[in-house]
Amino acid sequence: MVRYDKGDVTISEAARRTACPIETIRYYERIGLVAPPPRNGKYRAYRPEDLARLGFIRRARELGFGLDAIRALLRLAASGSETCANMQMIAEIRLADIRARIADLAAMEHVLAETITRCEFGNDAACPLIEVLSQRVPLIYSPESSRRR
Amino acid sequence: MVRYDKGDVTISEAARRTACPIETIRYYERIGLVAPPPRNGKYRAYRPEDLARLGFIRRARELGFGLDAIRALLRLAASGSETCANMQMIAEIRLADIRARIADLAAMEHVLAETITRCEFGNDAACPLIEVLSQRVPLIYSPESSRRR
DNA sequence: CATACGGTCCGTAGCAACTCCAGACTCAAG
DNA sequence: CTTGAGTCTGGAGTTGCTACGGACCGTATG
Repeated sequence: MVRYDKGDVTISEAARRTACPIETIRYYERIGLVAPPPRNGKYRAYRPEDLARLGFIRRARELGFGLDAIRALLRLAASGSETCANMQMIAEIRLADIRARIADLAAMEHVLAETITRCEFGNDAACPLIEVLSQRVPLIYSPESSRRR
Repeated sequence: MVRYDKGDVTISEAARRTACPIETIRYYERIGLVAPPPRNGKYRAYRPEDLARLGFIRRARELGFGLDAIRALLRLAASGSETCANMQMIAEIRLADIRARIADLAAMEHVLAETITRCEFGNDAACPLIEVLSQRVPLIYSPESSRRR
């Protein structure tokens, strides 16, 4: 195991601290989402600021932001002025997306749960699920559901 | 436009009736999810049973079933015996997945909506979103949330 | 000193489920 | 005969990773 004298850490330690898998960290570097960290010999040596950026990215991913959106957020967070309104816009787009997905999923949940219940109570004729999937009429979605974005 | 005398239809008509995009229909054929339909000369001619299968697939996709699950559902629907219990199992797995995703999304929704609200009411110090994304503590998830499946 | 072991490196390929493109046809209407 | 719309095939691109193979590197142990 390689040792680093300063506060810098190996990639596996960076992965542990930021909860990003090693492969993902290297991936972020490849696509230019994070700058290549300095090297200790041949090995990457992550400084505190590198770890902070990776943590930022991971938390944004947990909120479902796409990598492009994260790029924008990072740029705004670095610019430091007038950022709040801009970040708010990005976050609101994301929030609308989340709500649309929840609505979609809730519609699915409703149909599936109802169908399964009909399965459990006497399946007199055909399997209700086959019926649902075979019928000609399309499934009903809640009106604000966004199937195609 | 090519004309078919029987009940068979062109791919664009099949797309219209099943609400599967043309490219997707050809994709399903490529991966063996649907059998190659007969040809009228060089063009695909979709029979009613082909349309039924495509419609089945599309409705299952709308309920969020993966293509592998759909393959299983189609096999069961075709076998015709003892299917209900098996299909129910597949549907229940899917339902559990939907519920887990809803829980994940609800957690995201909660954090984002709350943060945005803090943005709107006086941003005294820093942008709350930056704060959330920069803080060291990981976001709280509801306990039954399944981050990694 | 040799060597085994674990960590790291790089490049590439694969996943889901499409989606889009180029370039070549085919067919029917005007 | 030309025009235009539809169709064909094969392949590449999308998103966000994840896995793999084979080569190094550094340390601990025999």
